[in-house]
Amino acid sequence: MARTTGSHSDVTGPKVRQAALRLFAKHGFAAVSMRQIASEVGVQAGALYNYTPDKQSLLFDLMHSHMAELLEAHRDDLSATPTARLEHFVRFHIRFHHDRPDAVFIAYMELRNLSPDNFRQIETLRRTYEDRLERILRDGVAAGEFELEDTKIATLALIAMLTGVNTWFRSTGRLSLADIEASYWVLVRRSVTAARA
Amino acid sequence: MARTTGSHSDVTGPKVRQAALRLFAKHGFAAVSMRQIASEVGVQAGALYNYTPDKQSLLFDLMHSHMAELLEAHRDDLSATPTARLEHFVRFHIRFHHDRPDAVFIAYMELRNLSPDNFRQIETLRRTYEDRLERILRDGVAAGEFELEDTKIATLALIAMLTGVNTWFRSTGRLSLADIEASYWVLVRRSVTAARA
DNA sequence: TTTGATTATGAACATATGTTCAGTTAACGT
DNA sequence: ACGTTAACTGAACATATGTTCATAATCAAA
Repeated sequence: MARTTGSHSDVTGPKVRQAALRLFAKHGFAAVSMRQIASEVGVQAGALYNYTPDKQSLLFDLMHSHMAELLEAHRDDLSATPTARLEHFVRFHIRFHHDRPDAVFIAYMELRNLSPDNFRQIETLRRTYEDRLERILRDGVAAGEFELEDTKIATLALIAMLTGVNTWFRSTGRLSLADIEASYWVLVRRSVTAARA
Repeated sequence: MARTTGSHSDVTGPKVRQAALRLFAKHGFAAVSMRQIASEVGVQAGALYNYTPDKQSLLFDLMHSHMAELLEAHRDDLSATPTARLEHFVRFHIRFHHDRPDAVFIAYMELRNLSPDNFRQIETLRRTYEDRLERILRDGVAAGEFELEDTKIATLALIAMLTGVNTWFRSTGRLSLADIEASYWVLVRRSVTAARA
């Protein structure tokens, strides 16, 4: 038999991406087989090739969509003060990443499984995002609101700190996401501001 | 033939661990085969089983050694001021992790490939290390040197920030490790200190 | 109702996997 | 010189891998 009743491309396609996302995040790209993905979708392995040319492209598509969504979702209000823009960035970053833990995990862990060309594309997108934060920091220094020796270092330090939330935060714990946002914003604001003399 | 000239357990054992460390860090645990490791050592795959009961134990040993070394290398001087102890922690963390990028990478990326029991052991060691930092922060708050609402959050935020150095820092760049240490110490010191009113 | 395009199956392909083990060689103590 | 043992080979095992493809079943339009 072939083609199960009521099963179409419109529903199977997203299902494939969903299953791959979940399984790649849980076990890692290399440890997940096409048969496992197919099984989670409810289909035979061969059918997956109606939706992706190969396993590598499946990974790349997931990472690329994630980064594109990230860049699309973040809007920097250039008319606001650098401090307000930084606060928005901090809260946005924490919220956005919290909402898609699997995609975030994959985007940070599976870079080495990308082909060289695909790797370059993802790196460009990541760099673009980092540049958004650095722009805010530089504007803040220029405006006298921040005091930083090296905005590039501060950028990377802050992003690592913010992304780290995903490795431990679970909504079921004692703290809400709003609590986390507030706590991190305090740490970030202080770190870019000159300490009390 | 068997037993290549001049090859003994004392030299092959460390070689196996070294090769596994390098390859696991570069390609990921699941993507590396025992034959690849053997080939890098200069031996057949079967010979590896003189040095490890199985692939999983090889991974666990590498992670366990790393965490044990970390805990052994870090000494907290309880008689110093919390600020001095924090500075020492920051500089120690950056330096120690910089010196062993492969082990650090594995310890953070391959947790999901550990068996449940092995996972618990590594987690315990990691928690112990985190607790060292939290202790410093709490002592600092008690002494009035730091001002933190939630020392647990601050602990996790700072460790993520410090460990992040490994993802981008290369000694060949424009900055020395001493520069990095200094920059991060500024960011950390400010973040635990009340901002200017 | 017929036709054509979609969407799936299931078997097959060549190759790779972790692990075991009988057999073989080199080094060492006596 | 000899026997023992540690260290390694090389083949084998059962199973898993990504991918292809001829074939079949379903759906939508004519």
